[in-house]
Amino acid sequence: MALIPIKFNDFVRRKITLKDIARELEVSISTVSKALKNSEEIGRDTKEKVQAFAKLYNYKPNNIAISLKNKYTRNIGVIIPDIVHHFFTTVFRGIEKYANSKGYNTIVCVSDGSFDKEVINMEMLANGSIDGFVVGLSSETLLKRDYNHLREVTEQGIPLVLFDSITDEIQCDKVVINDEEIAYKAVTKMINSGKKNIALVSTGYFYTVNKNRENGYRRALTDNSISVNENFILRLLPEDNNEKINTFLTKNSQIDAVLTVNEVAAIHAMSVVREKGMKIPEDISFIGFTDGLLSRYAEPSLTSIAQHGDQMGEIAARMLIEKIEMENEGDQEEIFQTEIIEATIVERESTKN
Amino acid sequence: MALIPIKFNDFVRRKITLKDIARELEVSISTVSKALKNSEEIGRDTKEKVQAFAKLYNYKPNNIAISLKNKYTRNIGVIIPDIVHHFFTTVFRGIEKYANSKGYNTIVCVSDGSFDKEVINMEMLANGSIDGFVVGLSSETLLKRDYNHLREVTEQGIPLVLFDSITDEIQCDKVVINDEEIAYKAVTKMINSGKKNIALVSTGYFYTVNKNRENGYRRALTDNSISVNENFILRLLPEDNNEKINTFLTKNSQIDAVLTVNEVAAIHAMSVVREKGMKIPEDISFIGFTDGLLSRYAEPSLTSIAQHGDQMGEIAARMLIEKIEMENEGDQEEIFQTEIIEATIVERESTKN
DNA sequence: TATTAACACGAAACCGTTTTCGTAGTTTTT
DNA sequence: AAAAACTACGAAAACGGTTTCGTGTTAATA
Repeated sequence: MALIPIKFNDFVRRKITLKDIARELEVSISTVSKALKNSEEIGRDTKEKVQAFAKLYNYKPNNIAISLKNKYTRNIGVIIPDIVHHFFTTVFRGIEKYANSKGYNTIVCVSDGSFDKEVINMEMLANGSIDGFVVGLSSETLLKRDYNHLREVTEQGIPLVLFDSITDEIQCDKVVINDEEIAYKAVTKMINSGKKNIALVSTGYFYTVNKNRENGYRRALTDNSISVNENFILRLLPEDNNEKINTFLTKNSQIDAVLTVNEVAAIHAMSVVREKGMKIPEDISFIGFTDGLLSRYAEPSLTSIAQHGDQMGEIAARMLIEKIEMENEGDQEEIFQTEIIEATIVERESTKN
Repeated sequence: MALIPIKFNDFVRRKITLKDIARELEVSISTVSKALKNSEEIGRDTKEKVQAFAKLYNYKPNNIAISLKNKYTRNIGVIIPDIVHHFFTTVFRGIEKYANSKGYNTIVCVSDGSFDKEVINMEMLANGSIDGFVVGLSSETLLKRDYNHLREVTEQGIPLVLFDSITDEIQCDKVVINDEEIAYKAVTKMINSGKKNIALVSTGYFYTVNKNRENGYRRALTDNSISVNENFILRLLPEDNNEKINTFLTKNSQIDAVLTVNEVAAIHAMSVVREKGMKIPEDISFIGFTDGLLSRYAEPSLTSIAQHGDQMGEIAARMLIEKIEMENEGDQEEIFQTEIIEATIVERESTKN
């Protein structure tokens, strides 16, 4: 008892360990560990003594040591192409929120659209730092169709959930929205309001979501006996500026409705047609994917397709954590699911019925 | 050599460890460890053998074990109030980018404006998971002025960098923008273009940034011999909707220029005055803090104050990592700095000279 | 009173590394 | 030929926990 607790007096700046407590209280480390866990093995007095001491010195177990011992980290790795992006941030918020509620932390790496960064980041994290991944694939990865890094991860037994733009080549849990269906609905809605010359402004076709959206667009037209005019489909490349939209709309002045796969294109397109003196939505109506701030505050406000990123993130996190926590209990056959989030159309001024 | 490598054949799904290599190659763990580090201690043959084997089986050291041993994690903890928020995401992007380039990963926790979450998250991470913190304080924390969690962290010797809204009560590195000066400049700019009745639309005064901005606003007016009209200052609370802006502008119809501390307020205010038939910027001009998508795509586009979140994040990360990596080398006296980022005014249609 | 069971605790292994130190065996020096 | 110096490696401690198993002491049972 009368030992000199050097470590405690002068320098507070060190976390106290089990060993410290054991030394001060002249018991063994195992006793301290058990006492703090309220183990039945330890006597009342000792437990109280240890617990009081621990509280006094604000003992908190070292996460790293626990991770090493227990083989899990309670960290999940999130790889996304971009963080300054409404949809991805909402997905991330969903992930973080759910994960946090389950006692998990999220380690985020931004791939910045680069395949290499995606690979490097995943490799970094796969070496023990995380218990599982939620990944939004980068455009470059989708373009290259090189999924070996994903395969390696799953082969190591690390659970993986893919969201948004996915690939069939990897067997894992996935969560997507009903892109085709919602695009179909959006186009149908425009048709029902009397529009006939409906354009689609899209981006990289390697994004599976864009492929699906285009399918929905096409199907809606043909289902309504409108033949698809390929000239009415614009595919923007990352290097394109908005100028392309300009010429696209000028060349095809018959267009009376536009579906875009993102907000910015829609906003820009709206400003282009307004300059031409066209009325929105009377002369031309707009629907854009992603229900962000822009849609809400644009003039006129933009009818948009809410992708419910929060929900997507939450579900991705739930699926992942379920897999993580299932891992321990027996090797039942792995079953992978693909959850589909129902997107919804948020009606605003840029369309009317 | 002819041992049966059970672990390797049937079940690939486990990361290989030093011990595994040692067993297979019939050398000691220390030899393997050293060989992989290309230590001079180990003979050529052995090194080659070990390295070849390691490459073959794709050996990667376990991060957790290294962290435990070396007392650093190469993780930095980022605590922010909100992630679906342009400014914070840009700051985060700056942090992540710099950290990543230095081999660090970022663990993000969203406090969601809640003091409790901020505290809990920091406590979670402070137990060995991270080497340092970058924190954007939540509004609740600033309101309560309770900074014990920050104090505890710094007392434990964990480096901390605060950004944006800071407090004087904690001694640590900080990075802010020149809020007062840029607000001064913005208001001055409006005065120079002939405006006399300049309003300020702000939010919680507990945000030090808002305090500074208001000071700049006041100083600019008085320096130009315009007396401050307290009625021209509107302070929005989180629970307020945009309606308040409506009545504010209606009541004070003399207002011919508005500075807002965020985009949304400016955008909304612009739509209000446009409905009244006022011309922007002739009848009333606008400048808003935060140079996000809204400013760029609004009609008319909004002159805005770019806070350079990326730069802020990068500098915060740099300061933090410097502190982290300094920790080891001798206990020189701690010197804390406050870096000031120069905000800039991005001129658009909502103002004119 | 001898036997057994319950209680309260400690020793030690383990997680996967790093790193210090010790030491056979060989080579160089004197 | 003896001493000194390398060379190439292994044993073991350490990081901070968890957990299994063993054991001395006491209390209950026969």
